[in-house]
Amino acid sequence: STKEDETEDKEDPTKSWLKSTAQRKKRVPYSRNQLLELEKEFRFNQYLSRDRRQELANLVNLTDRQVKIWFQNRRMKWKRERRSDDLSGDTIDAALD
Amino acid sequence: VMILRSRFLDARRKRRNFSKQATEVLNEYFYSHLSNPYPSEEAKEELARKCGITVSQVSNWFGNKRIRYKKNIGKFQEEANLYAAKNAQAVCQ
DNA sequence: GCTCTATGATTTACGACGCC
DNA sequence: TGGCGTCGTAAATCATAGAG
Repeated sequence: STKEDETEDKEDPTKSWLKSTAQRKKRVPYSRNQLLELEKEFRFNQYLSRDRRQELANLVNLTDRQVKIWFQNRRMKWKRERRSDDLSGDTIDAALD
Repeated sequence: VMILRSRFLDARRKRRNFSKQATEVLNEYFYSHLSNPYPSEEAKEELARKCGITVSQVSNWFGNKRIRYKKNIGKFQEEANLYAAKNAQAVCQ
């Protein structure tokens, strides 16, 4: 997937990637309780309806958008985990203890 | 069993710093692509293979390296010069 | 051993692009 | 066209390996 700069690097002294990117909200870690509720819902379903998302956002005091993005990130994490679990020695390692 | 154990033990139980050689390979790529240090998926796979780590670990390494370099270029100047010189020498060969 | 700091991994927040 | 999907990443933060 070709993203932005397609320029084949050729000693570009400007190093455009160093330029400050548009400001975004500072990352704020979610509380234990927020995470508990979000994870609980995620176990129930990985995808949220609009209404359910609104309810959940209300419950954990996050914005609708934050909940949407949390679920997107959480699904990506789930995929990574399934990927590394697949053919690894997790079970062997655990059994050896 | 002990062989298996040690293999899986350091593979995921405890974080280990990458080997000197692996870090060397990653830094060589980083500083020779300083104008655009974003390896393609194929390049990541190649680096992962050469370093004996996963593609995800290569991605993590570049993510960390880019932001830490950007945050304090001065601190990395010596390292940058070292790899720049090494790269120049390789090119002249 | 016992701090600290450097390093690898994980967590929020988006931009870019896709599909319906 | 809008809205939600994935993918890749920025930046902050976490955890602790290891250098002093």
